[in-house]
Amino acid sequence: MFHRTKKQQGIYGMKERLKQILQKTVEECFKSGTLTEMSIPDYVIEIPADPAHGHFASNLCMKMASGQKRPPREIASIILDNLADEENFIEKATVAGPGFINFWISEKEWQKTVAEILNLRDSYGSSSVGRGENILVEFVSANPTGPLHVGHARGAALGDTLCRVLSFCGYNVVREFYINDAGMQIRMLGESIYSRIMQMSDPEYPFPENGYHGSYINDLAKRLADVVSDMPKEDAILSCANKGREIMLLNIQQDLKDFRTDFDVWFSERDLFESGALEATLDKIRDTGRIYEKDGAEWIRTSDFGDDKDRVIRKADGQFTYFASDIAYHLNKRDRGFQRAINIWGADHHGYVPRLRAALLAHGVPEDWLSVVLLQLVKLWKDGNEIKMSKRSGDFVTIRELMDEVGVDAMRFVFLTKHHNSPLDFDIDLVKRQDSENPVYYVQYAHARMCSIFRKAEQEGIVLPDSPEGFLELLVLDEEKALIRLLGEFPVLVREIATTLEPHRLTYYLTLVASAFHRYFNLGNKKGEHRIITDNKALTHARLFLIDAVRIVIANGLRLLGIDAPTQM
RNA sequence: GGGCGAUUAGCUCAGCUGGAUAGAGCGUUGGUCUCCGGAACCAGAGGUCGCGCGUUCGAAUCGCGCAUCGCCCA
Repeated sequence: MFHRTKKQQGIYGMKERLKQILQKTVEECFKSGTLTEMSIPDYVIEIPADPAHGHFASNLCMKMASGQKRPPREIASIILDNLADEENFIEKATVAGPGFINFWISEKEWQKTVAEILNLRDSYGSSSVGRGENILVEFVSANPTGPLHVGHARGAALGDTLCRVLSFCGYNVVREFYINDAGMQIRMLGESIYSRIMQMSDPEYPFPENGYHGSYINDLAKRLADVVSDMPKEDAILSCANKGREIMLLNIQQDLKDFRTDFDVWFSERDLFESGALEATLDKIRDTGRIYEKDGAEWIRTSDFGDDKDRVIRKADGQFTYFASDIAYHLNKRDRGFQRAINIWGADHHGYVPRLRAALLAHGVPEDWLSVVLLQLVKLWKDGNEIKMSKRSGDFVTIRELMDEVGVDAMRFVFLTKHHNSPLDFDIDLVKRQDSENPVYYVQYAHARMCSIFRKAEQEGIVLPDSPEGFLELLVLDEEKALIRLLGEFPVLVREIATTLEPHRLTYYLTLVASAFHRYFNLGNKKGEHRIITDNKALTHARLFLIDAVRIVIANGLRLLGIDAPTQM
């Protein structure tokens, strides 16, 4: 269910409109000969850091300068003299600095933004830019050989939020977890469990060299001891592997569910083997002549497509490599009709990206079909010390322990405060603290505080009119205007996140909105007349409308992050 | 040895397709409460954006080289 694209949608609509006006103005200047005809270069309309530079600024004239062979400021004043703004959308425009044009938009337009938010409510910020395009987002994709840890949690938070944002933007998103359940790790899981079972009666029984040492293996051993007690060794190991895998997968699924991360498809690597899909894919590749034998192994010529060398897909012992199943898996994604695929991988896998792209390219899959988001490591800190983690040694902190200890809201928020390419220090003590040092509470508190104001208004018998019409022009304080400007940015931000795949900008933005609100609210602590609820009825209405809009934007943002927006704390 | 990524305030990090005086949180110094929720707010101090060269009207942002760190591969 997609929302219809609304023409306005905050600043997005304003920028579009400014572009149209500039476009038209320049074309008219070409016609009249006041400017030399040329193709209009790429330029931007941005929000200046300094409010004194207007609501928007454009570098158009600087970009045109070399083509026009005239100084930017001169071009700017020509454009301003001919500005094609019949509807008085622009209130004021000036030439500034080296040749910027600064624009001020009429306050009425900004007030429309608030009315728009109040009208659209939950769907403010949504769009149909995705046009229902099918996108497959694959994330977490852990081996079912143990519980999820912090690294997975970061991937889950990022992937889930990205999916929410993409859906909000009108893409048809499928969320997929690739289960790495073929090959040696599962075998090793079985051997580890079996060994622990044997150790119950014989403490000297050897533990496999590369086995999993985590205490969860002991738990699995206790659960499976009876099941395999009468089996010969090899059968028992296979059984432990299978049952262990099933139990761990259920465990992973429950953890993710509790982390508010849902998946549509659980794609099993084993199915890829057992269904014959892997062989079929390889046959297809063989037909293209891009596979050759060397040293008893089968190689694929990825070096013809940008990889730095060819890769083995089947080893001399007949075993397929991970790369082989990766190729088959991604071609399978393609065959399922997805117009784009996004993978969220740990940064330690970055080496696989070029070869996978090369293999896909060899099958005519264009490079931009697949986007890979590489996620840097999470370092855990507690009591001022780093907790080193290793899955083999069983020495790691699980997502479950963290959820119990610090809560899902705080985890999700903190994971999305940093760029995915930046290593993240996760300080358990800090995230646990329910005070100002914890950024998620700062934003949630703003929401709860606004809800509290509405409760107060209700107690005082204030009833908001159905429409904000006629009230919003009373919002004249700088703090009120700053808030409105910020709220208008939300739809643009959501679109940009969908394009850049950088959801961390959302937490940053929400912190800004919360900060602007708290600042505004605190005005009332100094001066009674600046309070939201005052003796002035019309002004009170205007401010409550504004606060409602702020509340909507924060709630929408938190929802995209999968974080609660509490009405009280 | 080759490749990828990183380097911004004391610490942890933002910085939106190159834009005007580089920001936030924590820490630090000093302030705000007859209060709609102090889980809040305001002000100050703190910077050679690792170093150098280049590209142009303009570089934290783009290119090349160097240094340091992390990861992958051999």
